[in-house]
Amino acid sequence: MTEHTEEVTPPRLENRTLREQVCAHLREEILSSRLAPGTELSEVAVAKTLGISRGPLREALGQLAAEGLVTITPRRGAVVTKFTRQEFIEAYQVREALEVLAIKLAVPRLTDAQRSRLHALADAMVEHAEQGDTRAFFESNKEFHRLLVVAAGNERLREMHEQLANQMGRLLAKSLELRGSIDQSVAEHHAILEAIDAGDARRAARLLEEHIEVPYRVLDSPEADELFDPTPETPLSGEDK
Amino acid sequence: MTEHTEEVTPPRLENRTLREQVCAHLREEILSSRLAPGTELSEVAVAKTLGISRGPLREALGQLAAEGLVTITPRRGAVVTKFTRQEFIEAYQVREALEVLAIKLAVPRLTDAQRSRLHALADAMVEHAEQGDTRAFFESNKEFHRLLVVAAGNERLREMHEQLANQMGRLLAKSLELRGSIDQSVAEHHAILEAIDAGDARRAARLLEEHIEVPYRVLDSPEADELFDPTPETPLSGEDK
DNA sequence: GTGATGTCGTCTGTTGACAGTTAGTTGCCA
DNA sequence: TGGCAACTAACTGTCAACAGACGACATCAC
Repeated sequence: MTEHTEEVTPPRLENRTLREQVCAHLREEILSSRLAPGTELSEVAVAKTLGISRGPLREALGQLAAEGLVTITPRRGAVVTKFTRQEFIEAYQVREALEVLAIKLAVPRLTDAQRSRLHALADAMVEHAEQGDTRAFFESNKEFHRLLVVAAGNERLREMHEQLANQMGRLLAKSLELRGSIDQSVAEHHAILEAIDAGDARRAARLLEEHIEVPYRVLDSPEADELFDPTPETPLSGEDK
Repeated sequence: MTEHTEEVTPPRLENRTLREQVCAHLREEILSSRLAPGTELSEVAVAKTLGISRGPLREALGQLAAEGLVTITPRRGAVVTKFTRQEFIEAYQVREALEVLAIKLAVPRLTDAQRSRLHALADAMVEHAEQGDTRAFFESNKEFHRLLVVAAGNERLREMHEQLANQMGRLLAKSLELRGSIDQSVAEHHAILEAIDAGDARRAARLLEEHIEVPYRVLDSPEADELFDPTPETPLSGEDK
């Protein structure tokens, strides 16, 4: 409960270290899809572009690699992470488990303000769905789930969930357009909300579990091909070079 | 478990980057408790000790910070992470959620070899418990849970669980000695195994959930005081400087 | 004597340059 | 003409040095 709404976060006027600034900048670039998955990040090129040295940039790339946003291959450089379908499914499963934990922890702790905000977000999702605004629908949906995680009051859980949501978000943002069953999603959210209002954490968790389920349909759609790595699942022995 | 005997794992003979070597070294030092929580890691001092420059060391520290093993305060340096009780509980809750997911995924996938290994580990736990060898008991217990996570076949899940287990492991290793109810733990493991053998993933998950439960008793014991950060929970409003 | 203020030392943050390796390309030979 | 090999170029990994910031101590004023 350190940050309620929007605190005056600034630690101290632009006293942030260069690594942090660069890290935040690149993170924003990646999450906004201005840097597409697979984009090569040459150290000298990026450093020159940002007008800094390679040192802080390397550290920033290291941190982003730890967050899973970039993939660093020793001696080969860094690229914006490109998931394989398998990796995406794995991340989705973990995210589901974290959200199930979150809703269990959150239900007994929810304040009236948080509960009404959940209702507002669910209503917004309905509206955006009717208007066919997939972008806005996606944002409300994301915020709905994020709020549940925040309400759980587990900072560690929040961080891990944020990382997963970030990594998958930029893919989901596009794949959502391929998804037809938005109406179903809306109904599911309302069902979850009912369980929350009733204070039934177990039922809410079960509904959420069913709600999240990996959207395999999206993964198999041909439009999603370019979003994923060509799955190098070729365990053919005898390829040591 | 990266170095068994002499695996071919190393990309190429000592071709590992300095950052990786230093990172692995420090990680081992921390996990083995040779570097106690709270130990300050001066860049110049550590660099001189290891006979390397500060550059790779800084990157290694950054990675360890991402793994949660060290805590870096800008302009203040790095220290071996010291959890507060609250942070420990939070990590425990997340670990529980991950293991519940793991057992659900693992049960339908378990090979005969894996199942027999689980039985062997459970038997070893019984033996170690009878002999009062808490150290060996702890190792078998850790391996039991780790194997379940590996068997889940979700690499992402395995990594996140490994991080959590590492962070909490060095504390649990000591706190286990304070724990009296080892017998109960043994019984719980066998109950879980029964459900696994029966192929009942849901029941196994429920048993595991009850089994893990945060050992608040340990956290409240006075002997554990030195292991934790003095919990700076001082939400006294009116401290804006 | 207590408080604030200025100075000093040590550490981190950052920079630029050097060295090693990798990948791509060109040339040569079969 | 195809394949192998050496060469070249560009990049990353590493190092040592510079500059700025923070904390501690001493000094000074009240």
